[in-house]
Amino acid sequence: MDSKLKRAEALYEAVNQLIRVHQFRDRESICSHNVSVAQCYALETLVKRGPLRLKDLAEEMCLDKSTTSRVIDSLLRKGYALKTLDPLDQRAVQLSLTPAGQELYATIHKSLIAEEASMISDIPDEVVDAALALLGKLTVAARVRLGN
Amino acid sequence: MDSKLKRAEALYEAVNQLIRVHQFRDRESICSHNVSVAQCYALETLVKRGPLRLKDLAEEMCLDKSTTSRVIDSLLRKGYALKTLDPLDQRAVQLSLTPAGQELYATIHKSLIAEEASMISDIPDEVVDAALALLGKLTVAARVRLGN
DNA sequence: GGATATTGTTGTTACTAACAACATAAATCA
DNA sequence: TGATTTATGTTGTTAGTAACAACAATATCC
Repeated sequence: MDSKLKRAEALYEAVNQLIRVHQFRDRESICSHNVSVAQCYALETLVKRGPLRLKDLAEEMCLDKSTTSRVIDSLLRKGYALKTLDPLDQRAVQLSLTPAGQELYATIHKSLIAEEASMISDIPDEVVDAALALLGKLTVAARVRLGN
Repeated sequence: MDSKLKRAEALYEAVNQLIRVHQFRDRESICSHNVSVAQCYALETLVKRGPLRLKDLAEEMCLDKSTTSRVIDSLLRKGYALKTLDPLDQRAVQLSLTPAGQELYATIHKSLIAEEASMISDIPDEVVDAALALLGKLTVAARVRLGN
């Protein structure tokens, strides 16, 4: 169908635009808190998925283990993360957050959510809910396409 | 309202997830065509907004002029862009695409759209339309918040 | 005509991120 | 058990993303 292709095109545009403004906003908001976007994403993942090995963290974040290792390094240096050896596997490390790290993430998260809330303050709840459902579907579809 | 905050949080999550898979996908698809994501974005902007000065291109892309200058440089080196002096303003340059650049963008665009189409093939049209409307609203809202 | 503003480039810095090579440890298997 | 293979993390290297500052050249304004 031709209409499907047109919708695909429109959707691609819309997502692209949204990605751009979101990224821009995130950079501003997050970087004002002494961590980079990738570092913040690692904080988030550790908060939500609990203590993780480096390998598992990398997988969660869809990043290479080397990239992940360096992101964690910077969080260690800043005192936001902890690295403890796994007693059962001498190769592995357990990654977790310090209280400072948890607090920092809570602060950043709060400010991001507040901004998001102010953005949707004018939009009816049912419209937001519909969008939510759709974004979820799109994400799943995209993940499937990536074979993940 | 508390429900507004919850929706904001859910929306933030959803957008974040979508951004991640999209970015991942775009990197793969675009980089297999000999240009980077930023370069492809410049191609796109030049295709859609016609010949532009560097300053205007930077504005369209929300990038610094120095970053833009370097992105264009790489497109010039690869033979995808053209830089001509503006006869009315000796400081300025007119940026446009070579036929090769136009062709390349058409190819990349086609493959991205095809992928998007296959992602939404299972989703009813009216649902896609609703999502489109919403993504647009969100983008506008975000732009307004950024003072743009 | 001189001060000021605009346009674009270059220097510098930091972040994002992958791949390859490596060391160490664990697991497998012969 | 000992040798090979696999798994985990780190480090070296490379390339892309992107901003800010300093600068040169040109335009504009007074």
